[in-house]
Amino acid sequence: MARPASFDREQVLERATATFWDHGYCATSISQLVDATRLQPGSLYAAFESKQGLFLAVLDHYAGRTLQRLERQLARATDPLRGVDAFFAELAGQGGDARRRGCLLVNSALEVGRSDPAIQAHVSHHLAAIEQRLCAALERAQTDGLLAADASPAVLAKFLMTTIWGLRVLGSTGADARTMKQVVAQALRVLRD
Amino acid sequence: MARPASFDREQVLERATATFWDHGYCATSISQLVDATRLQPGSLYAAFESKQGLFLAVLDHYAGRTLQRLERQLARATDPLRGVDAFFAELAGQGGDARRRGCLLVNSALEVGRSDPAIQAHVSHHLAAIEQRLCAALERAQTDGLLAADASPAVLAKFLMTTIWGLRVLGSTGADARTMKQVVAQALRVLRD
DNA sequence: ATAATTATGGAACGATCATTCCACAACGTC
DNA sequence: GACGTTGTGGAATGATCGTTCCATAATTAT
Repeated sequence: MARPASFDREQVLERATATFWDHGYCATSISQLVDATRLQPGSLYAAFESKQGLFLAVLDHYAGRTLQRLERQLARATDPLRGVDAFFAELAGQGGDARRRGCLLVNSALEVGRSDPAIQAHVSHHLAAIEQRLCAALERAQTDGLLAADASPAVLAKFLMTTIWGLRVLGSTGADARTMKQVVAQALRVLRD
Repeated sequence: MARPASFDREQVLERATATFWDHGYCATSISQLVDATRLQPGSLYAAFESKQGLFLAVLDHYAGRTLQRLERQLARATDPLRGVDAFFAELAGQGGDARRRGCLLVNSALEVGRSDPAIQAHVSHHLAAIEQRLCAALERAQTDGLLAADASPAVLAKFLMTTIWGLRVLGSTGADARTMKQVVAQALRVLRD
């Protein structure tokens, strides 16, 4: 009944993600997004409504992948605690640019979260999903006797989230993988004794 | 020999700090700074050269206060470990806006650190100073037998910095003081056992 | 007092911002 | 093949950005 869109939404989001991730929300201009996505302003606005709309779509896309990574590590591991270990090892071990860009969710929360309620809401929602998944893994570990009976999975999950955020900042200050692994080792001691 | 400046540099920096801290570097416009500092563009540029120059001065001013807070807690405490405790307690305990704004250094590192070398350099320098002070306290604690002999003060200091950063993010996601104290308690266990 | 020097206030600058608009092209339906 | 609909490319919009400039005010040294 009408002309179909000629671009691949997934690919556009991928490229927009990279651009926002590199420069931050404010410092990314529409013309940069036009260059990166190879869509003209008209098409961009038709598909995503506004710069903010595109950014929200980018956040959702990004968060989906992050949660998948966590799920994969938990599914692969022989027990939940080892799964958490593996997730953190991946976080600490990723190289160069991926490390230095930090986490798009965290960056966005700090840059515009407090002044843009919509962005704030999306970020909070996605971070909460990750925390809940961690908490569930810790509860499972406790049931299996891997975690001290008097420990609080909820508090520990919050602590792990805090560590993740700290690691993201650590990474973007230029720390190398070795340093990050040492820090992870310290943090994860809390789960063990 | 000439007309003296009629504004109080300290007060101008204070007001500019609040503005940048509230909105971030990019999202703060010169006209907002003019309103906040009650200085006209001409005077602002005469005194600080550029928006970036003003921001660098703000970073230095801010970092100085943070380091002073740490020094004060360490000086007041009966031993270095209690000093670190007190510093973290202060971090976790601060209320409302102060908590939700996060740390200006961290915010700036994530927002523009990777694309602005000058800002990056200032932030890194200030963060390193805090880390060094923490490390020195931990070394002192180890000498006094308060810290396990096989612990690494340098690694622990890095871990504490990571925790600080994580706490700043935690705070800006809207966590309350009670939650933050629980997280701090988990983190500081690493120093004890 | 007068001259020399510097801060002040505010207008003005070109550049770039996010967004809108429109003529045209491309496709599905009949 | 013609019609109706929707996406596309790109120019144009008004607003706001960081910065500069200049006439005037204010102060000190002579």
